[in-house]
Amino acid sequence: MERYNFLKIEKKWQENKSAINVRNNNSKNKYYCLEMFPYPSGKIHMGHVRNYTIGDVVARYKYLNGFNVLHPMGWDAFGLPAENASKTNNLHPKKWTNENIKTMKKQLKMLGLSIDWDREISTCDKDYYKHQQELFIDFYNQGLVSRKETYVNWDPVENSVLANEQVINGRGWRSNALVERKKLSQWFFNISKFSNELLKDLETLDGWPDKVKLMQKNWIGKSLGCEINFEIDKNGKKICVFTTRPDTIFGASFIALSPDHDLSKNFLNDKKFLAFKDECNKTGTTEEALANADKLGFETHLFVKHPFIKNKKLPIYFANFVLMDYGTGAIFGCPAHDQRDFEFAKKYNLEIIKVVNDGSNDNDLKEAFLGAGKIINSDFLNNLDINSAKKKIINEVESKKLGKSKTLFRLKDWGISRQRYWGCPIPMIHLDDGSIVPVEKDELPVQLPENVDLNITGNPLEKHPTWKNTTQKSTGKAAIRETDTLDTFVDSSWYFLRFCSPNNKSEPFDLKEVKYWMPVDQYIGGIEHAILHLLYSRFFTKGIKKCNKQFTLSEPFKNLFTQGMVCHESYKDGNGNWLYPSEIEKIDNKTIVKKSDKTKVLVGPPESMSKSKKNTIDPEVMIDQFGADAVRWFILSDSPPEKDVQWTDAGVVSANKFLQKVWNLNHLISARKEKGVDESTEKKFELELNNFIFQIDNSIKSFKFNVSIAHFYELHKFFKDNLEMQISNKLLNLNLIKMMKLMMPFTPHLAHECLELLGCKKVYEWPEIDKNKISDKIKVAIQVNGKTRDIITVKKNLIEKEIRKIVLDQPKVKKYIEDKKIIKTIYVKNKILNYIIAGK
RNA sequence: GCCCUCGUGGUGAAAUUGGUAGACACAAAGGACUUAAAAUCCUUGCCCUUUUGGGAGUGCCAGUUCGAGUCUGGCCGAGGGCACCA
Repeated sequence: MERYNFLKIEKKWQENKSAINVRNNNSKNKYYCLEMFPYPSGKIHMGHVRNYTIGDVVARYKYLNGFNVLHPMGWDAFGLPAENASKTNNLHPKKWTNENIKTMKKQLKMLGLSIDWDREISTCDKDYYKHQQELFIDFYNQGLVSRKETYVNWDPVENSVLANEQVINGRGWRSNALVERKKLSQWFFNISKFSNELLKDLETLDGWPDKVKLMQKNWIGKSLGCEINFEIDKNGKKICVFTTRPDTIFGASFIALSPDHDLSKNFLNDKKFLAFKDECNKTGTTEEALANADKLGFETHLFVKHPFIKNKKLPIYFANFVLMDYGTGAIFGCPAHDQRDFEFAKKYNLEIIKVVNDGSNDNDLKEAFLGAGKIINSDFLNNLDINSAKKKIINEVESKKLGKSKTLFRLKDWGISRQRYWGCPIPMIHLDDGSIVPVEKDELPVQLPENVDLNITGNPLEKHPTWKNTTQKSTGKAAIRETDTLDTFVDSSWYFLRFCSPNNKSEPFDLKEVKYWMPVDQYIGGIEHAILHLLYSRFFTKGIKKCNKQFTLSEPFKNLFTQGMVCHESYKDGNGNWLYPSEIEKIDNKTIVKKSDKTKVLVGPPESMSKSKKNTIDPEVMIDQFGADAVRWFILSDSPPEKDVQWTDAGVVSANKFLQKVWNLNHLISARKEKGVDESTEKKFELELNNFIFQIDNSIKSFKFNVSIAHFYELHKFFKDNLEMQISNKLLNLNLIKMMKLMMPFTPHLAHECLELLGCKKVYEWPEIDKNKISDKIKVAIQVNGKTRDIITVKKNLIEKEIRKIVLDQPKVKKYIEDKKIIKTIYVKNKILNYIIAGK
């Protein structure tokens, strides 16, 4: 028997188009299976292998079950690394990107994925971004794009603006540089216009993990409250305040304004105020800074009238903890029931009035009381609970025209301007009269210039000598192009629509195709995109719906699966330098040394693979060494796909061994001599096999691929055990074909090869459970006082009387009951029979 | 600080969703085959017992139940999200 030559066989099936095809135009049912497309950074990594293997199992499984499956792949090809690489290697971003795409495409093909490469798209391709510019203009015309002067998160290393979401703990998500505040005029998508819809429609996403929905819900951050106007006693001007706790209005003891609040204009000549504002800006945005920041205030010596307490005045402060971009940039402070206000009041000796009963008579609070209780010290609100008090006070506020109830969202508009070269140009032009208008659609695409100097600081497009000079087509007026490019998250916010008709020249997508394929039936990707990418894609879908009456889709992704990361141990030498796994050597179970000089190596715990820790494993090396099927097999076998998995060499070795055994099994069966036939043995064999089909099918459906794989190990052993039994070769062959079909989604190369050897004609169909060969027996656990004492195999669906007759004859059970009195029996059909007996 | 998730052998994990805990795999120990190695196969896995067998046992403490890894409450630990959001 030949050893399984995976190199030869995998290549053979990768070149066979029908082996990677999952389209079935005759099918009535469509299935759109999509994995998040990769950034072409150079080579694929194990995270990609896991992501795309999971997707491939789903796509192939659905295809085998008769679906017409769309399983495309593309490239999220714009982005900063290309520019950085071009600086270090003197390679144009386009060239660098396209070379990476070539390499990674070759690698993905080596994995044997069932991808429809005819639909490949790349976001840096002008045929793609042309349509993105069209969509941008559509959005602009619908009022979903705006230009605002705002403070932005400025990344001093990337020389670019970052979205809030790209700032992690006050640092740039890619550069890790401390982010600064800078005022700039920027383009925005008005995602906040959809706050309510984005929140509400989460409820329709039954196929999404609750965790992701919750993260989005918190991100959108809806809060119900009300706006209240306070009158400044000196000049009658109003200060509008937002609060979610209007019920505590009688506990108000001050007003606090953001240092950027309109009223600050009156203090711009006040040196003390300017110093205070400087101090606030300096605090920074880092986590530690915010956590430790003292509450700082600046006393204005102005007062407002309390709207419900005659003759009561509240002092106005500017305070560092009030944000301009949430609510109205102004609050009323109620120290007794808000921790920040409490700290502020303590520092500046302001009144602390308890208005919610905390159950103690102590008036000297140690901290703010945030719990529930009856309202006190509050005139007409007294004795109400918090919620009724809110309702009553809002009514009062509205009827007295002091303000109105208001719902606020934490979600802010999406800043999309980037001062970078390698991105989609924003299709807007600036005219001499100061107006900014869209490029006319027949002028699209606004193409990136090829000759560009990336070795200058600042925006390369702005510094380009000629590119930005243009004319407005319809008027012939001179114009300057917008030199900002779009955030790359825009590129990935609609690519799933483009895949439906990737070659459409005139439109972003063909409506008919979108109607057929969308929504994506199964979307698969990393949890790190739980908020950004998924929220933006949802926004885009709703935005397009608003622009196009015939586009009726509200949500792009019907089912979402977020896979875990791939981890590996890390290694450090004696000098604290990280080492690649290929640089170390295992002497025995305890000693690991550096290959080069045999010095001892420190082993770190398994962590997500990252280049900085060098704990990466190159998928291509693994594929060369063990085969794509073995790599696919192992990455699915060890952990459930939503959890992190630890890559181990031993694991992939054993995967390879097992696949070899499956290969051997095929040959053992084809070389097998007939052992005679026993009808009942054959029947038992078929019953068991049906059971395996059921279990494997079930575990695939519920994304428990590790469990499927466990069943394959059992199934293999099951075949081996039955080789000596009185079962005909014909029956063994028939069922081996079933097993190989079951393996097709996991190890397509091996499965194809074996099915060919077995002479299988109809390869692409999922084995069905033979309903005539389902066992009518079932195992029932027999318990005494809740403890299992025996397990008996009986006919299904026996009634209690029948089963008791059988059980009382069993010696194992008799022993426990003896002459003791049976108080009660509990019988759960096909599961357990439990005797409750007196005494112990 | 607020919100969420998860704690099962030496390790990764199963458990038909309240009914045989530890399937399957890795690692380990012992054994078979072999001149030897590789490859392959088998056995073992906490405590008591020579065995048959029995007992304890799913982070800790309590509760509900005939029966709890699964449900409830409290505690401890790990991970994730948000964070001066009024």
